[in-house]
Amino acid sequence: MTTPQRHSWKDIRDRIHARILDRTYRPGDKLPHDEDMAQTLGCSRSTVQRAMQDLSESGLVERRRKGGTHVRPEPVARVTIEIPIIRKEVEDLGQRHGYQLLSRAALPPPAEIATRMELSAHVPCLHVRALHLAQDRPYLYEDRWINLQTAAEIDSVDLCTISANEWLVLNMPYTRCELRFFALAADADLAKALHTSPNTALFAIERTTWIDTQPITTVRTIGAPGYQLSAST
Amino acid sequence: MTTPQRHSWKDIRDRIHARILDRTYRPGDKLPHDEDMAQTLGCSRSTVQRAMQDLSESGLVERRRKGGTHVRPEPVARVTIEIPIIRKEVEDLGQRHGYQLLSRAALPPPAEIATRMELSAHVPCLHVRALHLAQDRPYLYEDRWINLQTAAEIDSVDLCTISANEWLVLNMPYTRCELRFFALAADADLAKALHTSPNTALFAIERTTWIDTQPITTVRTIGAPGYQLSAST
DNA sequence: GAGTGGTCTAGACCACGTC
DNA sequence: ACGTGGTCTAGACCACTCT
Repeated sequence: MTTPQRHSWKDIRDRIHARILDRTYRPGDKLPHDEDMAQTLGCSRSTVQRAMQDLSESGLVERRRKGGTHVRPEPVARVTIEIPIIRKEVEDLGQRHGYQLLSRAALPPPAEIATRMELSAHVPCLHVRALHLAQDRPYLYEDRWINLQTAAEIDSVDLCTISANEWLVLNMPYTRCELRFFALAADADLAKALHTSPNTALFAIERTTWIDTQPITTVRTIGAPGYQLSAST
Repeated sequence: MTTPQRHSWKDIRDRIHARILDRTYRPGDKLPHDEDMAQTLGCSRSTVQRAMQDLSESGLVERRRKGGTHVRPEPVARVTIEIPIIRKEVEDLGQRHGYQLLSRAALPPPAEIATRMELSAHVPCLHVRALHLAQDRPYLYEDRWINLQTAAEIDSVDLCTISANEWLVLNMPYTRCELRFFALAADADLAKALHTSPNTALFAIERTTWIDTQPITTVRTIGAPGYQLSAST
């Protein structure tokens, strides 16, 4: 039994949303300005503002000073994806998380990695490969490069005990993050690690993080067959 | 030359963020309540509230009435992905968009599709397969089911002229959307359509939309080799 | 019960961008 | 230049939820 809350900003938002759905305001149309809206709907301007903020964030409406508020002519779907630490992702599925360190080596980054991190190729890095398990079965393969100038402390961490993923998330907060999602075919190594056959289609996520302008780490995670990412609005 | 704006909510947010980064407030710690924070930082409580709203939305902090504000002990990465209409996606890459209708048939939905749409299997649907092109080369394959009870009008639309994607986005606003991202191997048909070889690893997105509780459409889009999705914070 | 965040109001001023 | 949205303030009350 949720009370409708006749004049809350959510109610105001929904009433404006409804007018867009029912074509009172059509794609491209200009909406009344906030003050008029407030008077029409019987609330204060701040409430309209809060409602509009939400509509604007969800991509339904576009606001510009002096230009006014318009219904977006070509709506975009905006979805927020949450990427938790991998142990938690597995445990939230009700499964037992396991972890194996496959390799660990201090190396200069190859050109591709340096480019991805926007980093000079002469900076010392740590290269780590690891496998995450769910119920003792391969779940996610992780190929990571860590900038030792930014995250020097990790050099003395025992990465057999705690995954680089988890250590970094807890100890290296970031201010910028870039993501790419794509598909790739398993090569021999990957197939062996994930207990599948070469050439299997796999889902990959590449994530690079910075603190201010300093690169911290770049990682490519590759899910075992069947792995998928979900989101909803 | 941007003025720092010493007491704007963004400034307040950044100052709190900085305290989290520099470990004044550590993961799991409780932050002072808003009123104290406001007094300490020399602004009004509403400004702190606005700053906290932002920190909370971006997953850095967790707020609960009576419980107070805590630094999230296991931070999640939150990223917003924008999915525009496909024509626009191609045009924004500076390429020419093309489109081919491959098939169109009114059919009852197979069980898998009915489940995905949370729909009874006896509702009439329209099944549409199409190919989007960029610079005359295959870009994205689209396999779509449309609920004819909800979107009856589309039955009389010429889908050779306008893509179902575009017509639906412009004419059928939705209130709920679910997405799945995963990888799959090309079968013979798909390989032919996308001018690639069978078994190639491809990136797929499944999207289902509803208006209130009524399903509108479910679509699986499959990108040509090399297709990827990007996002950043 | 009481502490904390969530929201609403009214009014003022500011910043941006279109006209 | 000026119209519009963006923000700040101060104060009040409400709604959760922990104890």
